[in-house]
Amino acid sequence: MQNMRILQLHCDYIEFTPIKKEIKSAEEIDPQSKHLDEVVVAFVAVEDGDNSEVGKKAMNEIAESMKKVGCNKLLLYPYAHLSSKLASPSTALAIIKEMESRSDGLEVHRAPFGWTKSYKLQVKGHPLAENSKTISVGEEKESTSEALKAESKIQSFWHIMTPDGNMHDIDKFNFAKYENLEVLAKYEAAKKRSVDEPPPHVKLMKKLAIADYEPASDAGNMRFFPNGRLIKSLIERYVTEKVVEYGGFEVETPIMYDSHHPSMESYFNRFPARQYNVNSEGKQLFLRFAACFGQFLMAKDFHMSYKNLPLRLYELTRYSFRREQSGELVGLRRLRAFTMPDCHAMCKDMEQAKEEFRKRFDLSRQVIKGLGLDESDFEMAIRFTEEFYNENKSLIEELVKKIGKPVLVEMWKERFFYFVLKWEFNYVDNLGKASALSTDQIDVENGKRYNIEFTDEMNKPQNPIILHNSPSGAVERVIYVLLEKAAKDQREGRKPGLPLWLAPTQVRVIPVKPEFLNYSEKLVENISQHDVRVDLDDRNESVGKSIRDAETEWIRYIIVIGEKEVSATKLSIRDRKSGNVKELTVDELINEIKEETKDKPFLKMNMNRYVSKRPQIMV
RNA sequence: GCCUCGAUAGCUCAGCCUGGUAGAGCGAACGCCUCGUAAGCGUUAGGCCGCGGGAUCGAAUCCCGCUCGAGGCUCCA
Repeated sequence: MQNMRILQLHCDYIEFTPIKKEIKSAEEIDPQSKHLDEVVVAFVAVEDGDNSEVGKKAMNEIAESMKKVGCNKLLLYPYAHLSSKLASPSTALAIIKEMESRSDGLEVHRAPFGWTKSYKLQVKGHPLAENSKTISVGEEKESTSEALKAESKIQSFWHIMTPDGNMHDIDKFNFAKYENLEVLAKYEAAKKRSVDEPPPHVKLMKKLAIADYEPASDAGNMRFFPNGRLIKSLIERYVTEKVVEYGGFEVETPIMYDSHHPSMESYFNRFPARQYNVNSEGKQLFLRFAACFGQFLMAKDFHMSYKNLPLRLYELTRYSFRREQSGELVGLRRLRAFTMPDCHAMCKDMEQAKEEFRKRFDLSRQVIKGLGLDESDFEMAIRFTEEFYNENKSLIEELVKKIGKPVLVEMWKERFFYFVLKWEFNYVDNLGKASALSTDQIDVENGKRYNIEFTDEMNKPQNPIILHNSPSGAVERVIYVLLEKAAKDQREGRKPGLPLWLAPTQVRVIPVKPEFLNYSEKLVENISQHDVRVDLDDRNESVGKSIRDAETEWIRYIIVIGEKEVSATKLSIRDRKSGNVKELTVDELINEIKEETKDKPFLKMNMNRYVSKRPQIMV
């Protein structure tokens, strides 16, 4: 983004004298001193990329503020030092001259361009006397949706609900056995936090060559190395398989939408997210911040009967974009571009919606469990309107009972969002930060807004109730949770690791000497035939060194091949989980791995099988 | 967006306070060693000390500005 920079000073007087030409292309002038009284001095730096549009805007803003201070005399003073990415002198001079000519009823003077000048000025003491501006065109001031502005006005009531269905005051609830829930409750309700160190997963994501920041992109847009891409792919496949099993139909929709499309405009103002804007051929497009629009627009064009419902549409959005505030982005926890599995179910009425809602609750619990988290790893929050609660107490109590521990409740006096009920599973990390994983909502508004219709039993058109579910939450956030969990293990003296089905390398073979390479290669080939990710440390390093490297990569099984193994059927296998070396045949090892990774997707190794052929990504 | 802190070799960092030849470990290349469950040894290459200004005989070091990053705040439908 280019920005003209202006420092504006309201002065009693200024006096300047051109001394010598600073650049070859300096203006030819008579180096006379000049004195002006009661003047606004605007030091101007024209940046690379600025154009006359910017100049025009700058003059408007200067004139505006001069009106406020009641001054009519302006001195444009070319001042390169305000910027480090200056426009070329000829462009800058042209733009400044243009500004000079656009007098707008002001008395405009200009200091010579390209000269070293000495100057003396006296700035007035009032508050508006000094100000600086950065002028740019193209991007208007931050455009935020109405929803974002209105959000702070919602009135919420916070409680804890125990599995017996009773509501408790947060202040009076005994959190002794529910430390993480307390963190969540304080986090959400009291907004109290105390953290001053980086979350441990940031180091781990780099060390394990999973992901890293990409400075050439925008903040919050990560790059994923082969290991990270593999882990993401596996999680994506797993979640997609589970949703398809449940009855979801996978679709794909565009990642950008026209902000002025009629059905978009109103939704836009109901969804409090900051978005990326893209201007193209006069259209104002924005990047999707959820899969909702795509699926709703699609469903609108379906011809549906009540017999077709519930209809479940599913999309794995790579990516959804939310332009979160820069200070809010952290490692893989909160990103501006993220992969979100998003499943909507159109339901014919509230009865069907509630039934479907239960199914998806179970689906989400199953998915979270499959990803390697158990119920003690997350805290549930459930949110609803007072009216919905009064009419559907049993549904809400049923969900809480299933979780089997107290949950955080937020109740709204009136419906503000498009949904009447929402729950989410929150992970509380090492630093006491809570972030949402799975979630589901009952939406009573968008069926109508998007004009999605089905024909009911009476042959009347109706708008469906729509459920919004992400069974896992953002894929990147799942990785964040797995790494934070591993960091916790490490901190508490256990060996950190990833679930075996997600490990980039599951088995590493280390020959004691190069003479065993041949045998090792055959072994690797054999194991790999059975869909196990196995690699070979063919570097000519000491065994100790190779083992150490494998350990720091969190590789679960290490097989050392030497004299003994070449002539025996059993292998010496170091199992990271127990830390012991055990003797197994190849088949026994493969069976053990198959057993632990059953029902999980498999992908082939995403790096060269030979360790010596790999670039070093992170130390 | 606001506040605080930071930016030195591919990576992690020291040096900065008190200005005077740019440092270490890891990694890489090359050689030696041929090794049994967490680091074998040596040599070499590798730097606009983020960018722009300033004061100074002299700046990685002091001052100002900028950019980018991290954390906190706000925010998280």
